[in-house]
Amino acid sequence: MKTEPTTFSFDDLLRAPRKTTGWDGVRNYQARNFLREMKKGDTVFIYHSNTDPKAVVGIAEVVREAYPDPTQFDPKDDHHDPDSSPDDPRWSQVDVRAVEKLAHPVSLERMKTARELAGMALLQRGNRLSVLPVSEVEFRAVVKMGKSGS
DNA sequence: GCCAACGTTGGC
DNA sequence: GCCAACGTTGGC
Repeated sequence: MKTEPTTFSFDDLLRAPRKTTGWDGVRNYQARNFLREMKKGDTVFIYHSNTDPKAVVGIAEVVREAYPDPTQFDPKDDHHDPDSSPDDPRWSQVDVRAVEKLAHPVSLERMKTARELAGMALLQRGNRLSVLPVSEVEFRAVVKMGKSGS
């Protein structure tokens, strides 16, 4: 899951009550569909975009499966969607809880050099989705880099 | 600041 | 249903 740290960082998640937050504001159908596929207990990476360095910075866990994102119904919210009906909410969110900060953030640059990550969704050309799948192999590889710093 | 790679909107 | 125009994301 991508986030701009100036908006909401992994440290913000660590400081949140119960280290948990509702991952709201996703307004892309593909990304939304990935959210809806998430299961309680699924592990996720938190990735900082639009920062230097861009990197996977921590691990979190899905603690609540997809439910309607309340911000879509809030006219004062940036993510308000006047076309979404409460009877059939268009946008979903999940709740995630911080599990662990990586000792060494794994930079985008670093990930690009790792053979195991050649097919990683995050690294594919032109990908702008804020929620992306990670395979088991990719997950283990990034965690390893995050712990060893190499 | 630029621009590629999208996704969305709206005229037709 | 097509597609041009426009808006956004995010890496560089």
